[in-house]
Amino acid sequence: MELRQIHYFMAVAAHQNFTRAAEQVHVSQPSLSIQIGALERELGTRLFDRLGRKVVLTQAGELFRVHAERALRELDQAAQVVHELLGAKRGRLVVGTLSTVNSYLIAPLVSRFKQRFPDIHLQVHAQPSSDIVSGLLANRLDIGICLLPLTHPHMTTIPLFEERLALIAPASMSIGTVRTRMQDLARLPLVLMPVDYCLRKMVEVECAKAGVHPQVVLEMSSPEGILQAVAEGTGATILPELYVRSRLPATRLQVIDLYDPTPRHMVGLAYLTKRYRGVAAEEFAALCQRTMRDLQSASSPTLTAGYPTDLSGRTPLRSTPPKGRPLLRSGTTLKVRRRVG
Amino acid sequence: MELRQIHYFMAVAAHQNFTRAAEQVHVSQPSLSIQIGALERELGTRLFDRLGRKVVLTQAGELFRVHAERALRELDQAAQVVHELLGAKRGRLVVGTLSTVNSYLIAPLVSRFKQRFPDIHLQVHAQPSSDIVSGLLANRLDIGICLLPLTHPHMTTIPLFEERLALIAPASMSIGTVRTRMQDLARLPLVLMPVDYCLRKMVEVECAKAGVHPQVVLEMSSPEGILQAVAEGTGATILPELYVRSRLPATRLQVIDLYDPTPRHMVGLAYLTKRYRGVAAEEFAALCQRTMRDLQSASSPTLTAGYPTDLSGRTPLRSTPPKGRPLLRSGTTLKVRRRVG
DNA sequence: CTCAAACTATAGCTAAAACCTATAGTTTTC
DNA sequence: GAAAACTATAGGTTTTAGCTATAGTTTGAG
Repeated sequence: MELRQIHYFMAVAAHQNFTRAAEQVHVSQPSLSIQIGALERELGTRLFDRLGRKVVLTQAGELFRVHAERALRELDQAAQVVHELLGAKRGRLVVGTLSTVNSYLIAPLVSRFKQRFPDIHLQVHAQPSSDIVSGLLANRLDIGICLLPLTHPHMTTIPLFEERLALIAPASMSIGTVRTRMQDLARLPLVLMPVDYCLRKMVEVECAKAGVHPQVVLEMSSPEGILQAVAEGTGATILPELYVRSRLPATRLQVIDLYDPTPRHMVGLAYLTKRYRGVAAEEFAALCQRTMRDLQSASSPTLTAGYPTDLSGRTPLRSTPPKGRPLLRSGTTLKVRRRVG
Repeated sequence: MELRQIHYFMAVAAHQNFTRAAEQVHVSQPSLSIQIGALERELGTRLFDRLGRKVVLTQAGELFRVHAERALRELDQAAQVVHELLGAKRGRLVVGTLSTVNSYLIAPLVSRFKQRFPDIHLQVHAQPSSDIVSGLLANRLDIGICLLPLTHPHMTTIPLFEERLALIAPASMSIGTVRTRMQDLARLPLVLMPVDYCLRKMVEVECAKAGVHPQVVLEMSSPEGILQAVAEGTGATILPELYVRSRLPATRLQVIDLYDPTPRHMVGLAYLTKRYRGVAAEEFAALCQRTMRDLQSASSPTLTAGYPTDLSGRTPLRSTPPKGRPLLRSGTTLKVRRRVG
């Protein structure tokens, strides 16, 4: 059984005439007659009675048609759902993002994305950078917003923006200045993230550069919790400045710049290089970059898309139909192939 | 889109491995790879991610698979219902039969047929011979039991048995003998069927042969009604002897043989020569002939079946797979074609 | 770290399938 | 009775789908 035979069969059933059915599916009448005959031989029964000029379905033909029609409808729907996915008219996008990035970046980003693609089901998971990497590798995530660099051979990364870390102290703590040297941290009780967090590692690295061993009095994994602990006077902390400034109206904290050296890191996008990215992921990445630009008035590199193979490329139009096998018309999965003379 | 591509796709989705999928559908791995690629190009998206040795469905692939699976199931069911029809495991048979034949022939016939083919939906319509012919021509009837000969070029007929007509008189009517000449009918009041009925025409013809003009005092279309009228003394009638004898225990009537000449006619099967007859119709016809044999202990000619084209013929088995294109395995509509050396 | 195994994609060739036009054969309509 | 309408067959051409060989990449074992 071939799909072309099903299409020819449905056309004959509709027209009750081989010649007109052949015209509809764009083949010659003998070609269609041969294919109907082949289908009948394969099934072992006549599907049509040829009574003079009348062509009518046999009982077998009537039974066959019900299922054949349903099958073709399923295949049409299969093509359609794929088409809608391509046009971002359906689908799901799973994004992993840093907890610190989650609050001030994601909200405006999600809002803009949903305005443009209301039919895409967006899931955003706030998690540590290392979990983002493993989530991408395990195909749980489509795209990630995490700390760079990522030295993983199967990942492609796109830098978005540089993020500075700042010292965050309770309002009651007397620092005496809006800028302080990294060396001055030696005397401060600090509330930091756990050791396996990238942010914590980064802080350790910057402190080591300044010859300082941070005095950690409390470890918490949640940035929200860290800020609450600092507000209550448990100690100070070092967190991304942008993250904290987005929360200042709700807390009574001091933001103190650090220097000598100034701790900073790159935040960017990451995805599996060889994994096919749908339209939703590509558009999300593009929107990320534009949103960064808007938030910082700074340009970002354009994300390069896709596989080497151009899946949407079209064969060139031909001026006359070839003598050989024509393709079936699109839309009904039966189409005419034309080629340049 | 081709059915083979759908089958290959489902195999890859199941195995998550091109090589093993190719083995299942009995083609080489490069052949399958090419077909999957062609399907992906036609749809304009990847259906699988090839991640090192892992092959996983993309989101498009997952959506496509749901509908593809349903489509294949519908096509399997299409083939199956046709197969069941061929094995008389399903279907409908519409039989037209003479009213007079209906009572004594149909009941044992239907009983035997239903015993052998319980799944066939049998419809029996008692109607005049001329309606049977037009019903066959209009595809309302599959087969008919009617009076022969039928001089219609598109009909094939099979004689079943010869039926004699007899004079049926009320018990109160003094005939004086168990046999009477056709000429003696001249003086009898007769209850006959309407003029357009074949039986009536036949009676007119036989009377004309004997030079008798029948004195019709009542016309009724129902043989039951005719017998009731005769029983009440309205007159005598001429009906098939077998029909009346099957009813004698319930009526007080005389059956008188007619001779000089003896009126008789042939009852047989009729069907459209060029219309495909399913298994049910063929078996019904064969059963008719065997039932006639049993009722009369007389042999009948065997019904010759079908079209010149042998639709159920099988291609001979081959000893080794050919180098060319293998067929897909049956049962999954994927099969291997083997041919003799 | 290297090599072999496991895997998919491409190249080139061959066989089979599906197409075409021409036309034979039958039926129907004027 | 003839022409038109229709399907089926014949023979040739074009296209497709198969094959084997192998290129290229990734993974796992030693």
